Amino acid sequence: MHLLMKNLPHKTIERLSQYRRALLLCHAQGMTYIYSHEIAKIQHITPVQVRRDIMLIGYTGTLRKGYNVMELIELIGNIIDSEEGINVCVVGIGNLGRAITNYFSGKRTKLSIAAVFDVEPSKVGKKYHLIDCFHIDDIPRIIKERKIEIGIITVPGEDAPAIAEILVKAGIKGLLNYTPKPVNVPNKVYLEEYDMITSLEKVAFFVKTHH
Amino acid sequence: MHLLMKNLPHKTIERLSQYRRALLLCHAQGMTYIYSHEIAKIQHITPVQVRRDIMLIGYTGTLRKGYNVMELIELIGNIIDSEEGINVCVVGIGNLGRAITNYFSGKRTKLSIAAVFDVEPSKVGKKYHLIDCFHIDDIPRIIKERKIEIGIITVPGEDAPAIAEILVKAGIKGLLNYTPKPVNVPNKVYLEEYDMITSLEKVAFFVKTHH
DNA sequence: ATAACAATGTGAAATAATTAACATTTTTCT
DNA sequence: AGAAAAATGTTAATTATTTCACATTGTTAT
Repeated sequence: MHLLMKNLPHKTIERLSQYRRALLLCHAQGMTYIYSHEIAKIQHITPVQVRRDIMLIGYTGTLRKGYNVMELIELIGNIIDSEEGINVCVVGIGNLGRAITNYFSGKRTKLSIAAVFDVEPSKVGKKYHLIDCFHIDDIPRIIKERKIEIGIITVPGEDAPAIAEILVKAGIKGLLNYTPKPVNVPNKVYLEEYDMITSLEKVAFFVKTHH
Repeated sequence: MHLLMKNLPHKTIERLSQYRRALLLCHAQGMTYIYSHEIAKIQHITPVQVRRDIMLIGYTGTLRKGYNVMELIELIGNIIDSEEGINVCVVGIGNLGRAITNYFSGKRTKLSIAAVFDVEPSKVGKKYHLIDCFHIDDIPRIIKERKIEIGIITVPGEDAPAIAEILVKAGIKGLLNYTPKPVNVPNKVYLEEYDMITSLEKVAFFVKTHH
């Protein structure tokens, strides 16, 4: 593991993930080289920031030619992916859970949804995009059996804290909470929370103030 | 409009929205006063940050008693809400679009979903949580008729740029893009992009590096 | 050949966000 | 009454992130 990896800023990690997706598209279109300002344009950021991010991961482009698309894709993969891949589960297979499961079906190789969970008897036992749906009571067993390390919470808000607790007890290492209700996890579990209502209120605020 | 409003940091705006939601729950449970450290606990941040945010909006609590829950809710509302309310539309009523529409149904008063759009003939003309679904070709007309100022894009990624362009031409003022594909908007339109895959990759990275 | 140009790479400055430190004040306890 | 405790409010320090400014170096044009 690179020494570099440890000290990458959070924001850089996010952008690297985005660069990679943009680069994959460029690669599919047959581009072999790309300039920092081209990447920047796609992501609505400055070319300097792109160059700095790339500098931070220790890659170096060719002067006047830019960056080799495929090499950069691979290097970003080396930094942000895990060698062996990571298994993920989705808890709550309502609209949001299905949307996420849908996004992932067959796309990533390094991150794969290994199980989904719900309480509804009508959902348990079914498959969603080829992924088995289990009852929430089976979370501890399935997480161990399938070596799941990350959980995505898409249950109704009021259930989120209880689900988080179950996941943590089952040994989950990272949580992504998409409910509007904050959850508590011990320090060793990496938690990311995102709340759509907050984002919308933020947009509304800036629409209002910048008329 | 407060002078204060103009200079609030983006991060503070996000947190204010979250404070308000937490405070509404506290109010519903009959709390009349709350301490900064209680708010901080709920949101996983430090009490200092809570106090600073509250300071920035010019509210002042009572020493040893904390903040008056109802007053704070109202003040946050004065800052982040618009007097008259803002109308929003959702473009793409797949799983994600439905999840968002669902979240909102009947909850907010100041932000309301005034229309949803899709291309599927089977969806156009139906209602989703009491909201009319129109064809995408009707976007310009409906946006004008219903005074819609913010658009939420939840179509498949490849369609996002085209939809963004349509919305911008129709006079939208703010956009929230939930597809993995970045879109371009003129400077006067406030754009916020959020991509679930990036978030998940970020969680995976930190799970990997902090073992 | 040489000048002009267009790209990368990066130290340093600027900006944004968080945290520390502490003065202040009310309440409670003895 | 006086001391201790517990809370807010705020300046200053720190840390994180972005941007500037420019040195460097291939490439192209004359």
